Amino acid sequence: MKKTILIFAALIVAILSLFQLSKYSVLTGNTAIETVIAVIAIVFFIVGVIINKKVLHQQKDLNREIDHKKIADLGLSKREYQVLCEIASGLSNKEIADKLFVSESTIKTHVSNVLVKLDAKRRTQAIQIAKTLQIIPQ
Amino acid sequence: MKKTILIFAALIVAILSLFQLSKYSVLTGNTAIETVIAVIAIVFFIVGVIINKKVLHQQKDLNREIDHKKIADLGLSKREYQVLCEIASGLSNKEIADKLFVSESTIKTHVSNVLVKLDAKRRTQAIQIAKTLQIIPQ
DNA sequence: TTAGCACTCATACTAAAGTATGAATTGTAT
DNA sequence: ATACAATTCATACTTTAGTATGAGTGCTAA
Repeated sequence: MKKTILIFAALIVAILSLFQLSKYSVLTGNTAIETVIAVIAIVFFIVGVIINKKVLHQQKDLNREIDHKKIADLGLSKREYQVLCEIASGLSNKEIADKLFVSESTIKTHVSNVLVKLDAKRRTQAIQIAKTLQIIPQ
Repeated sequence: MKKTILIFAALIVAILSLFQLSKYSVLTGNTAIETVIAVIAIVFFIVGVIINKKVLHQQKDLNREIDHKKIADLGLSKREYQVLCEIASGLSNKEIADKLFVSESTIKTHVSNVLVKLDAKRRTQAIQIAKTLQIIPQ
């Protein structure tokens, strides 16, 4: 929030300077008015694009951001959440075990716990529920 | 595509008119240069926002649209695609069978075919691949 | 320090998923 | 008309997933 205010302040100062500069340049006859207008136009075009991108990006992030609070509320441990993510990427229990350097039986324990905590009957349902709860990337 | 070209053409004409108008206004002393610059700035700012929004919106649509051509390319039949979608929603073979009013063995056949056509080893991997190929909703 | 939690692993089991094969039916395009 | 693809179903099988239970280890907060 402070960052936003600072950026806007800097922007306003820059624009005012540009105005003064353009006025001076034109009055002293150093620069053609077309050039000044072109520069102003380009600058404001770019500013428009950037601001718009920032706003849309924030909205996008909100839609895609992982809800860490919900992960905690569900009581998912760090390891269980890791396993959930690997399930969602399509790995088998054995593959997850090899990736995390533990035994398959350990993964089975984690998977069972994840299913209980997400109230899912199957790993595919767990994926669906986790996406709905926005605790894994879409 | 034709629409885009028309819009851009109109935009260029409008901008050129604005330039001429501003030049004329300033030369005849009817308008202060600050006003002209302000108008130019506002117009280009708005144009920047609009163009940016359009581009991002198209990208968004592309990300969410289902690629029906790819479904056909993969050789997925209508029924196989239906089954794939139900898998992605987290249903078991039995549940899919009940939903589509066929036997579980029929669903197993479809699932096997889907796995071969998507080059997946498991249904969870099929979900992941289908999402990557954008043939099922995210 | 000890109670509790997270993590690990094993065994033994049941349930579900997936493969392979063969076959019947139906609509459709040549 | 017939060849073809899609859909359906069954049986028999292997593999993977998931459950239940018990237990050992290490870390941490009361």
